[in-house]
Formats: sequence, structure tokens, C-alpha cells
Amino acid sequence: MTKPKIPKSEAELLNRAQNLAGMTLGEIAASINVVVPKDLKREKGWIGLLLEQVLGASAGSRPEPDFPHLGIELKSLPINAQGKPLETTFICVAPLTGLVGAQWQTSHIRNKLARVLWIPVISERTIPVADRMVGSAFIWSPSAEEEQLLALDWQELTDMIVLGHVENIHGKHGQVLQLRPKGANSQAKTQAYNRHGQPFMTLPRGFYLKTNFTQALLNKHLRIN
DNA sequence: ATGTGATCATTT
DNA sequence: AAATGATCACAT
Repeated sequence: MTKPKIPKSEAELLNRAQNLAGMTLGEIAASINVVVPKDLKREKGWIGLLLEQVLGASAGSRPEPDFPHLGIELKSLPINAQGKPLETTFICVAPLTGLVGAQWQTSHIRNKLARVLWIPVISERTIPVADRMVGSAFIWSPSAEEEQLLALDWQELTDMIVLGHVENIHGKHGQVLQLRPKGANSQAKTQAYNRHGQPFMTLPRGFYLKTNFTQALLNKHLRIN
């Protein structure tokens, strides 16, 4: 693929992202000589990687923001034609150890969500990947209210993990955040602690934003624009 | 094995 | 239809 330049300011990045609105993934892929897969069954992260590439995000999967010099994280957001999120949004892996004394203020997830460039993509499964259309991108930072919701959920989930109840956590925990498996498959294991403080192996988990939360972000953005 | 990019697919 | 568990690819 060809390599777009790294955006030097937030304004430039946002401008570039917004210029993608109305383009199909096929058009974007062609512009940087990337081949479009016929479906995403084997390349689930393809859209996110394509957008990173076209916007000049630093390649690779290093544990840092997509645009380190701008402190901005890029997230693609699959929506249907009515603007409704189709999936929860993966944020980051959830630490299951070393959490005693952990604070929301210094958590990895808070840092990840500090400033996000959201790029909606009309991505219903019935639409061929190449024909899926990019929507209106926007940059977001949590409002005080949003951060409060996130912090509450994070605290609840983290408390359960610290107390050794990670395997009792289900999707109903948390209003806007949820903890779900995030691994290669159901055989993947990572260390955690049980309720007696003894280490044991369990599925790696990740934090995901529920669709009601991302839906609200979209609605606010649309109201303003 | 972990982290980044997520969506798939089955269950409820 | 929504929710939850399972899974795929690639880099480190």
C-alpha cells in the first residue's frame, strides 16, 4: 500500500477523516492500493486497520495511541443505515492482576478513552465490504457525566476482579462498560486470582463499551452537526 | 502469551 | 433482536 503522511495536528487529522465521509471502503482501499476481503470472517480488524493506514496512524500494534504525538485513539464504529451501533466496542484488555489500589484516574482504559477519533461505518453484514460507506467522523473526549458512568462501571468490575470474582462477571454488570472474553479462543488462558487469593488460569478479558453508550455519542454528535 | 484491530456466531 | 461467549489475523 502507499503510505499517507502522518497528520501534524488534530485539526488536520479530523479534516482528513471527515473527508472520508461518503466514500466506500472499496474506494478508500483502492486509493492506497489495498485489497478488499470478500467478508470479515477471517479479517475482523480489517476496517480499523484500513482507516489507520489511510489516515497515517503509526503502524503496528504497540500499546500506545494510534497518533502518539496527538494523543488520539482511532476507533471505527460499525453502524446500520439508521445509525445504530451493530456491535459493542472493544477498548482494551482488562488487567486481572496487580489491581490492588488501582485507581480509575490512572487506569489504562481511562487513558485510552481520553481522546478518541470515532469513524462510523455503515457496516451491515448484508453489504459487501467494498460497498460499505464511511460516515461522519468526530473527535470525542468524555464529558463529566460520561466519565462518571465509566468510572462507576470500572470500579464495580475492578472490585470484583480484586475480590477474585472475575468468573462471576457477566454482561449485566456495568451500565456502559462490560467485561467479556478477549483472546485467541476459549483455550487461551491468563493468570488471575480466586476468592481465596490463590492464582488460577482463566480466559483473558477485555473492556467493551456497550452499544447504548456509543449510540449516545453518535446522537450527541448528530445533534451538533 | 499479550496487546491491537475487531466481528462472528450461538444462545437467550 | 439483543446479549454473551468464541474466534481470526498480525505484531511484539
